[in-house]
Formats: sequence, C-alpha cells, structure tokens
Amino acid sequence: MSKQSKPFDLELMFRALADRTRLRLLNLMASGEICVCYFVEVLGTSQPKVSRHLAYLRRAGLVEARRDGKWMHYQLAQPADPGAANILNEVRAWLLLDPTMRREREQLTAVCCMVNPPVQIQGAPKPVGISV
Amino acid sequence: MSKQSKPFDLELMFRALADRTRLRLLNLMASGEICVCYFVEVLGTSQPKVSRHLAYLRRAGLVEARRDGKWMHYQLAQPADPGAANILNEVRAWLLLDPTMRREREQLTAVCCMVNPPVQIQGAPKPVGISV
DNA sequence: ACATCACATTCGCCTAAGCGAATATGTTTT
DNA sequence: AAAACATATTCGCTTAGGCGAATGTGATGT
Repeated sequence: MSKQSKPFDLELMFRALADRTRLRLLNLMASGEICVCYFVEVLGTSQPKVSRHLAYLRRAGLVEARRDGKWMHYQLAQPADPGAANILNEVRAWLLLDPTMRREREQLTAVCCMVNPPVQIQGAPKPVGISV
Repeated sequence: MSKQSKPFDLELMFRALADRTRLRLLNLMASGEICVCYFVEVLGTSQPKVSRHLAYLRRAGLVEARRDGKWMHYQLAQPADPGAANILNEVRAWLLLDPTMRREREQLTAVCCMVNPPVQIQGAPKPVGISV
C-alpha cells in the first residue's frame, strides 16, 4: 500500500478555517503554547464556546493539546502533508499582517503583563513566547 | 478612510474552499478558461449542481465568469488582497500535486482530444491551455 | 416566431454546525 | 471527603448550505 496512513483531508482543514472564532484562536497561538483561560479572556467569549472550537481545530489536526495539571495548553500543529503545511503557513502569515488580529495579540500581551490581572487569569501559567 | 473598498473576507474564502466539488472545479481551471459543459462532463455531476457551486465560487471572489454566446467561461481570479492571493497560490500548488486532482485534469485533456466527444461537449469551445 | 441549447435559479428536504444554558469530568486544594 | 477550579461535553434551538427535481433565462438556430 503506497497510501499514507492519513491522506490529510484538505476539505476538513478548510472547514476548520472557515470560522472567525477559530481563526482568532489560531492567531493567539502564533507565539507558542497558551492555555484556554487566555482565549476566554482575550476573545471575550464564553468558555464552552472556546472549548468547542478548540475541539474542532484539534479534530482537524490544526492544533495540539497538552494537559498540565488543571490547565490545558494548546499550540499550533504542523500537518504531516507538506502541501497542507504550506497553506497553513500562508494563513499564519496573513494572520500576522491583519490589523484586527494584530490588535488581539497585543491584547494578549497586555493581559499577561497586568499587575492585577482579571480573576480568570490569576495563577494561570503564562503563555510562552510573549515578550513580558 | 484608510480602509480598502473590499477588505476581502478570508472566512468567506475558506468556506468556499471547504467543499470537495468546489475544489475539483478550481482544479479544472488550472490551465485557464474553461466552459461549464466540461465541468459537467469531467466531474460527472448534474449541471445545476455545477452551476450552483460556480456561483458560490464567484460570490467568494475566487473565479470570474465571461459570457461568450451561449457559453459561459470560468477562470481563476486573483484576489486583490495579496495575503489571500498567496494562500490561494498554495492551494493551487496542492491541487497540482494531488493524485486524484491530477487524474481529473488528465480526464479533461482526454475529453478535449476525443474524435467522437460526448454529446454534451460537441461544438463547445475548447478550454485554453490544454495541450491537444 | 418558435424551438433548442447552455446555463442559472428556485423549491423542498435534510444534515452540519453555530449558539447559550446546563451539566459532566478531571485536577488541585483544604 | 468535599469544595473549588479549569475545561469539556451535552441539549435544544436555529441557520447555512448540500442535494435532486423542476423551472427560468438569455442566446442561437431554423
């Protein structure tokens, strides 16, 4: 059998990318691993909604999750298919340039640097790659 | 106003790409303009279905249509937003490499070269860019 | 003028998937 | 053991969108 174990469903990837909330989630992972409570805080949406969209992204193979005590950390995943990886890289490049997305990454940085952070964030592990 | 006239809805683009039939349609436009009857013939799907999906692609700004007598010709469009254009280029590159998509492009070429083409195709203008 | 051709649109049905609200699960703390 | 916490899942509802079948539309041919 010359077939890959997973032929990477491009259609599924695009369905995963075809939602603003999910694009915003991917954007906040640009700098590295980050735990769920930051998504909730920065995006200003409900926790179940964030969780559902993260599950969708994971099913599509676009992110990976890692448990650390009570916290779940999410990071961008590199698809095995090189073509899919190239497409995703372009999407990430676009996210980096988009003004709205840029603002949300700045909000993330701001939240991380606060002396008196919101209740939801207090005690949460800082995301990596944020210049504090 | 520093805003573009059309901020190019990336989410809409991904929704347009999130369907196998539409990816197959884009694939058949790889070599240039092509008229609707070829889509119907090569994809083996109903004409209304092809037409609806082409309309969807046009609404998303991924293809352009041109009327020529009773024939409608479709071709890939270059989005104004350079980031979106880069993403689309990667998608096209992926389509060129995918074995299934490659086979369908070959089918298109085959149909064009037939001495006794199927009824649907007889008299239709040949697509450009097909090595006959 | 009328039929035919190439394509587009509409209709009714069904599934995927988004949402808020409620609830469940796994982990740490006390 | 029980409470608190962070996150995940389920439920009921609503909308987008896929499909085949039927119909509409604009151009050509006779």
